Amino acid sequence: MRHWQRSDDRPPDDRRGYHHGNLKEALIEAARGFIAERGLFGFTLVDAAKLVGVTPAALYRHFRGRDALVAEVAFRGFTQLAERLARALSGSGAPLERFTRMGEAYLDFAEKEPGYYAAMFAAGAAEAVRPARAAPEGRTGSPFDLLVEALERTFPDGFGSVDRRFLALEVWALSHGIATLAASGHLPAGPGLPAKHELLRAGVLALVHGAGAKK
Amino acid sequence: MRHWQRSDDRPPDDRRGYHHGNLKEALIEAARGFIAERGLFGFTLVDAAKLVGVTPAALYRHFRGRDALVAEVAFRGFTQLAERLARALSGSGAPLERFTRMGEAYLDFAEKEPGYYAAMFAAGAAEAVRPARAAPEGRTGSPFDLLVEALERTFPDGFGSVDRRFLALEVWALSHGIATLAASGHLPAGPGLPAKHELLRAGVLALVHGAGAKK
DNA sequence: TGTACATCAGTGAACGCGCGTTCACTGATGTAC
DNA sequence: TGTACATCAGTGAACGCGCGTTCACTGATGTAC
Repeated sequence: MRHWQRSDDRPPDDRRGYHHGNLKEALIEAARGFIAERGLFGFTLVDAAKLVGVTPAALYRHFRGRDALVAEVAFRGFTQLAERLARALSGSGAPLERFTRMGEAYLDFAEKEPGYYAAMFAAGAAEAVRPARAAPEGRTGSPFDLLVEALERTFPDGFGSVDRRFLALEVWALSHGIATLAASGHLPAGPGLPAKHELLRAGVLALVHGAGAKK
Repeated sequence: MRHWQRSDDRPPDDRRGYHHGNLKEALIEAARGFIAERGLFGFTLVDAAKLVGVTPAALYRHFRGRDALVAEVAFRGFTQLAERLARALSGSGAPLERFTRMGEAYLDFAEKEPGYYAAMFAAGAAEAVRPARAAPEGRTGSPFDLLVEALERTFPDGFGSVDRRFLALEVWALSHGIATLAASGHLPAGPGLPAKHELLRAGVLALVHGAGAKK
């Protein structure tokens, strides 16, 4: 995974003198890491700059300010998530199986990339951060659109009178709920209680079946 | 709705001289309001004290500090939510109907009391804030326990081989997902797309049915 | 290939600000006599 | 009923801190000749 682009093969932190060479990417990575560690509001420009080995003022060559950096992290998060969901969906196996794996990919992303996930779904930041920027034609890059598309491919016959978008919202809300309850430490766990993946898989099956899909 | 307790009927802000008379309650209310307006991290002790008409230092007579005040808000939120859910469940109508109304009460609470809800489910604050304090005997006051109980009363016959706690987690996660997506502005809305309540109702029915309840 | 120069990424010092918290104090309140 | 007193809720001034942001600058880089 190389996020930095350089003609030679030196890592982002290996500065050769005055110019950093890859400061923008390095700052985004630092922000992602700090948000993951300390939460969206525990993250600080000063810390990010220090980690990257640069004066805080240098950040303003690449971002308009703190909010812009966070928005960029969120935007990349949406892009990353979209890639991973698409990859899971286009794997092998029966359609329903691939759809279920897509759900697991969602939970994995939220768990393994809490920096991205927190930036993406920060309360109140929706307008600044919503992945509308990615929209090529009509699509927004939102998990919602990806789900609608995935349902279309997985269940081409549809769900009788039930709108696919309705079902997509159900599945997304369930996934997001499981992910955020787990992240905030409120999801009860223990012997006899299901793991996140099991929870989502069973829920998705019930929702899809309840919507009247011919499996 | 009177949160302040006094022998006469004067509101919390009507101070009569040196002593406030109801500072603790007033500060909690102020915190709840500011968190609702500006988010958990936009809230400030100085602002809360100013609103209430008191020096910031006065706060320390009643709370150990900022975190303790926020934790108190969260704790009251769990209590409030538990009351409302219990009230919805013990209304009139068929069991399943009452159970569904409980879900609507949950969504309403999250929407109308964003200050409480944000404090309750703040990322990372789970340990400090989890409603375990309320535990009389074994129960924690968590929505999870209330849901398990509600399912027990609503479907006394159970769900075949499916653990009630499993289903409770599904329903809670779906509710929380809908509530938080809506609160962060990410829930798609528009003509042809379902309102939150409709979404939850249909989802709960599918989950309960999928778990094998004899309706 | 070597030199002059324009570009602009990053420096370093400084800023104003508002935050949470502390401390010795003051004066309103309610109780004991 | 009136007075002395103990209590303790709230005061006000101050603190150290770290934040995001600004500004004139410097020097590394790559290009034109």
